[in-house]
Amino acid sequence: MTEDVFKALADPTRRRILDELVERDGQTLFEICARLAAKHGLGLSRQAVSQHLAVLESADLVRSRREGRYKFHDLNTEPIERAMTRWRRPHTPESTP
Amino acid sequence: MTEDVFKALADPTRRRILDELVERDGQTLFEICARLAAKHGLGLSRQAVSQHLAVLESADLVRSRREGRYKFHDLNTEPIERAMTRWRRPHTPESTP
DNA sequence: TTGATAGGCAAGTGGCGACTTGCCTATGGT
DNA sequence: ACCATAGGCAAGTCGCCACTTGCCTATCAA
Repeated sequence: MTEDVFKALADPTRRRILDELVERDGQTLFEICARLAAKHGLGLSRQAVSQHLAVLESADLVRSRREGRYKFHDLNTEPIERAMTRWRRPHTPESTP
Repeated sequence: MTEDVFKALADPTRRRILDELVERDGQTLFEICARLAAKHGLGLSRQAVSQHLAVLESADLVRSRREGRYKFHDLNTEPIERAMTRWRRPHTPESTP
């Protein structure tokens, strides 16, 4: 549900992963690990990133497709768009005397 | 920073508080407590809600103004808008063969 | 078949965050 | 002056979450 989206976005490492995927779709687990280490200096274990990806997937922020021994990950921003319209003001005019 | 926004939005109770404030601005701590209990069945202590408001305030999602012994809370959705444009796709065309 | 690569499962640990409890301050009414 | 209301501060508990470690499965190449 939409609740999972907020939980998924709560972690800074997961947000970094989304950053990587928005830049290039279809990355594998190892690719993401390497990029997090190289570009952000994050020395995470492979399992850590794998678990993060699982959280992102269960929130439908990441979709994965398996091909042979590779598993490619794609970003899906649609849940974010939906979740954030929640507090959109009707108009926020200066009509609150 | 924008990091605080995600942390603030991570908790379901805090999101409920924003729900209340988007419906009516300028509520006091006690009002929010009462509404959370009435409309959502949340039996939270006053301190719990106060701490949640502190988190929301430090994320600039809530602004407060003091008047006499009352402290009114106003919603500020602008940080949400800014934080969520982070993963907006350039165009997301169907050009990924 | 062997080895290397890509990934998964499960249990354990440490720290942070949500919530409570008790007490204290300040403003307003009567 | 008194008391009730509105809110703040600080310490303590508890559960969840991020991360690690060790071992296991599957695919491809030689």
